[in-house]
Amino acid sequence: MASEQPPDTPDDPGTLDDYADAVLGVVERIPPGRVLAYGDVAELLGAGGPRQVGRVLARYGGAVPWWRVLRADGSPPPGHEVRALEEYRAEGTPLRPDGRRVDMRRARWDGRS
DNA sequence: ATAATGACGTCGG
DNA sequence: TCCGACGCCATTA
Repeated sequence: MASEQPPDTPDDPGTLDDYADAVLGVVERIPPGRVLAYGDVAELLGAGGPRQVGRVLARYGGAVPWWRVLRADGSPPPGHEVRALEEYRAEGTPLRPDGRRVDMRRARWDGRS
């Protein structure tokens, strides 16, 4: 287009930032029954940190299986525990005996389908 | 430019 | 096992 928009497109729902796009791309690649920690996604991307990944999912996670990304200790995203646990049960994600957290040791996705 | 914030991570008590 | 403090990193006030 002839007229570029000014460099201030803070949030354009149609055009995500490269970083956000990359994060969502990885999340969509996570197979059912597997999970990744926020920090794992950041390392796979080789950029940013866990908090940045969390920010992206908080804002644009609605279009991807966000429940497959959770805390390093296996705790689902705050405020979405119930919904996430339901998905884990449905996908057969390895849960800990307590049934409240994911068994990261077994459920962590190695990066290959 | 400095301070506060957040879907985090790790360590210590 | 649960809770709090500190460190990280980019964004926002």
